[in-house]
Amino acid sequence: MMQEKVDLRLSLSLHPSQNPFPLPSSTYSHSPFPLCQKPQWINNLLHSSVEEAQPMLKGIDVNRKPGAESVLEEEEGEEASSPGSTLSSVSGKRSERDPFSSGVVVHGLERTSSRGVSDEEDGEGSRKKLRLSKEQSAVLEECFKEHNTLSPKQKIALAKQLNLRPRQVEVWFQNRRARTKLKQNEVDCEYLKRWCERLTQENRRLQKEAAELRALKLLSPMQLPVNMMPPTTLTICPSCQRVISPSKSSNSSSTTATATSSSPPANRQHHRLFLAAPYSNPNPWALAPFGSAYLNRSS
DNA sequence: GGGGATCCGCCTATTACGTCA
DNA sequence: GATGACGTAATAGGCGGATCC
Repeated sequence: MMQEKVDLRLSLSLHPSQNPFPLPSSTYSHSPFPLCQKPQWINNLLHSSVEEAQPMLKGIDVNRKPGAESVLEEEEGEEASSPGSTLSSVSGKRSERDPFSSGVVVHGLERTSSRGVSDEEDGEGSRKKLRLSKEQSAVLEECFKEHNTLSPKQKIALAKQLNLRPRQVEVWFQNRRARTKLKQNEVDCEYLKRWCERLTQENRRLQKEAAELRALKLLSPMQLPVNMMPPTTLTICPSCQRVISPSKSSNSSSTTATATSSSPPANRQHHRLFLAAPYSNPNPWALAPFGSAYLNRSS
């Protein structure tokens, strides 16, 4: 296994108000970590310009050779370049318009690889991959808690602070969002599974109840006990999961609902409310929280 | 105002690398 | 030392919105 794994805090949850199957933890939302308290320096970073960003992690393993700062400066210029600049004017795919991300040589300009090691050292076309230090990962996580997207200024400031390239910060956030979404999908999947199980159980129960009612129907109405007269229409109360009779439960307080003769008055009141606003949307999908948690990109 | 070109950021799928058992 | 599994940095391609002309 890996050494000490950084806790990515990927625990996710569904909307508590709509979730009939409460799951542990509730940390994911548009801001994935709304409950976490952010340190002051995160605020400083997130609200700072490039100039204001303070180098706070001087001892960080930067996976870079000395002198990489010059590359960073160059990148900052690139990131801040106007749309009309030479580089940004290159149209087409990202690989064409942002050739530096892959360390290739375009237009006579050469970039270093992501580790800050030149391509000459790495060999032609190789794709070396850096391993972010724990400190770098922690800082990125803290920023991700605050915003799961970064403005260009924030990205540059963060890159400068971590001694990374802005593109690396951008990629980290993209991958982090992807991991979060993947985790959310797993949670949603589990939710659907449980809901399906519940519906299956409910279906069985209703079929059994219908069979019982059909058996009762075979008897003459005169033979039925008063509290077992078949209702004109059957409705299932979503709260108590019983069959109720609208005509009886809503008209007379002295007449009890077919299947709730033992219900306390409070329940009858509940049934009246329910009948006034029937369970118009039995489709669980309409109530499920799927997608909304991560589809909003402008958190 | 409409439409094409371009830029930009993001998403998704995939690749490739580093680490560990 | 070789190998497979796993995590993840990085790449590639596509899409939609914003802006410009």
